[in-house]
Amino acid sequence: MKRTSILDLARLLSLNPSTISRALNGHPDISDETRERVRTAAATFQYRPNLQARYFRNKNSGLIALILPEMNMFFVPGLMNGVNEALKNSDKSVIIFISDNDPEREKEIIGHCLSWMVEGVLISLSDSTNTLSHLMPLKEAGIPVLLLDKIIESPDFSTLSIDDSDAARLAVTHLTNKGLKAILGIFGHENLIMTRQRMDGFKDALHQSNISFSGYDTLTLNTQDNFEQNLENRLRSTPYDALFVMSDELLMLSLPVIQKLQLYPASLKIVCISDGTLPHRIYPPVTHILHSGFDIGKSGAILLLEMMKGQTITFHKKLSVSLQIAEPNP
Amino acid sequence: MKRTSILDLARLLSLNPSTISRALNGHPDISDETRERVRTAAATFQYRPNLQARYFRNKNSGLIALILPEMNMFFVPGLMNGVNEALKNSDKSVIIFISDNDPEREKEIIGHCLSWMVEGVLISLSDSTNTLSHLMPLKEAGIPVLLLDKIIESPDFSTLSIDDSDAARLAVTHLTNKGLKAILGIFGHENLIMTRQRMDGFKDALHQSNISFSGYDTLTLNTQDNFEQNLENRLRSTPYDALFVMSDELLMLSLPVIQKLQLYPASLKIVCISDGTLPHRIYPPVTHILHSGFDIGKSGAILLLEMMKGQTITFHKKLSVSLQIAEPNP
DNA sequence: AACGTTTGTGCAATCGTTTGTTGTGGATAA
DNA sequence: TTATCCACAACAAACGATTGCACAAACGTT
Repeated sequence: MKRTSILDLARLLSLNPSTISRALNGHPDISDETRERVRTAAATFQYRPNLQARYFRNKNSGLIALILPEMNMFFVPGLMNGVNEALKNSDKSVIIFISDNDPEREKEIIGHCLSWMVEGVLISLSDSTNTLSHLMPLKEAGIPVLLLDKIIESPDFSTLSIDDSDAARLAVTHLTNKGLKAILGIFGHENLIMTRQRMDGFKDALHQSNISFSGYDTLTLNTQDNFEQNLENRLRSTPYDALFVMSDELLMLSLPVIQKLQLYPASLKIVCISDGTLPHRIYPPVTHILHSGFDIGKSGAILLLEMMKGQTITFHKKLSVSLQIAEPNP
Repeated sequence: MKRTSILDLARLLSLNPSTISRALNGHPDISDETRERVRTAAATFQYRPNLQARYFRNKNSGLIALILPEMNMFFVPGLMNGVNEALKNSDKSVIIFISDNDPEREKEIIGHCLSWMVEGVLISLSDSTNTLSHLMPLKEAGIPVLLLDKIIESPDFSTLSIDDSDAARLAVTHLTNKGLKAILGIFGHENLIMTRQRMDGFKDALHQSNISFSGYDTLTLNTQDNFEQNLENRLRSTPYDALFVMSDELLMLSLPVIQKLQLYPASLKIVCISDGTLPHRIYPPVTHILHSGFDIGKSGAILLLEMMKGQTITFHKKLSVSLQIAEPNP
């Protein structure tokens, strides 16, 4: 029942374990004949390297940690696909942790990463994390860290994200350019930096068009209690021209209300920031700023692999965003 | 820059490494005084156990492999949340693999699991996998395997899923009970066992109600080419009363067509098999058979932990499904 | 006072793999 | 012939943590 080890093969072939190891790893010191003997023996006895032993000896782990605040339907699956795509031809495996948006848990997870000697960390911060101090042990251990999407900029850690305020500005400007003025902005939790930045872009775009911004023109999801009801009340009481929706999740939440009131597309335009899936599942398709989890995941993993090779300096990279217009030209 | 090891602590406190190890692990042989000395030293020097070394020595890994055919928006995120929920108070970590629906890749992944000495495997099969022979090495190595959702029943491996044909039958019967007769069934890839079983349930329900089943009353997604157009043509040419949709993905794909033709809810009823998210984001909500990724993930992980403890016999467990009625009573 | 028991710690081996160094026989060059 | 070099393989140590066993000191028992 015991699995065959290098030692077993060595005994079998009357060779030294070191020779087996080198033969299997294609070391040039080994003669072609021996290498073949070893390879066939390994194959017939179904030898499998013990990665625990190997990585232990080599002081690494072949693991990349992916730390996420939560699972959701849109961004995260795309992100994971992207990471998977970038890593599938490497010899790295992904060990996944979900912080459940709990900074304490996030800190614990960092500890696990250290104990596991992960070779790199991709992390999207939990909503209420407002400092990067808990990541310092990783830096001290020389483990590359790349913050993805939900980030805090700091001189200590590299980040990859989109320009959130720019994305929002672009989206809202598309509405104001069409002469729409009564615009309701729908946003997520206010403690999220991403929310504040997108709100900045929103306000900025309104300001550019000399549209006065009042607190009444936004709806935030701070209290989970009754978003749908709130939205319905708001839409019933105010004749909005258009909706700016900050994320796919919020668009998803808004959908039944919009359908119920039958506002879209006739009397209510919509733009959102999205990975593009949901907008195309609405008829007619919804104009959106493309924010692809796949792209961030793939680019992020590739960047991380780079960081794992050389000594990279800290960077803050913004993936460029683009407006995906889905309406016929006016 | 070298991290502190048990040996370092031993030197520091003039103790033997074994004593440090025992103190840290709460072994009763160690005096309270020594234990405290060791603990404070470990804390001040930020000692972190080297899991590679520990697991290597203990011949295990603390890892549970989660093998998925693909990432999607509905089932998989829920599944992962469930797994995470069940595992968060254990000391196991999740190492994730995506087979991209490629049986060859699936086989490779099994090899990785063996090399990693994972302690258990949760696997949802790739669509075109039609045998379990590639899992045998796991069984031979004594590694518990639990097939989730996309399964093949066999005496060799345990499974956890729902009764697919039953779920479909339940859903469709709900339609026929209301006197609806012209029912279009929308299905996924035909080579999936799950599809065939749900189709069986579909046909069965029609047969029970003496509704003749013809090939024209189903639409399958075998060719990715133009599902939406096909669906639109079908709905335009035939006055269907109702739609049975096999999965959330398919409902999502069908959505723009249904909206475009403005059939729902007035002239077209819908039932589907779903995790419940999407049906509640449609107005009015869609009646569905609840098929929760979260439940399967959580139950699956709990079952796997059990299997990892004792010697469990092979089982085929079906999570019970229930009809979630979303319409007002007639 | 001699012995047994308990309590707390040290010793040493072990897990499987890798790698720097050393050794050996044969071929080549001087 | 003898010195030199090369190709190949063996030797041995190392990674960090765990654990069966040995052992010493302190105590209680007759």
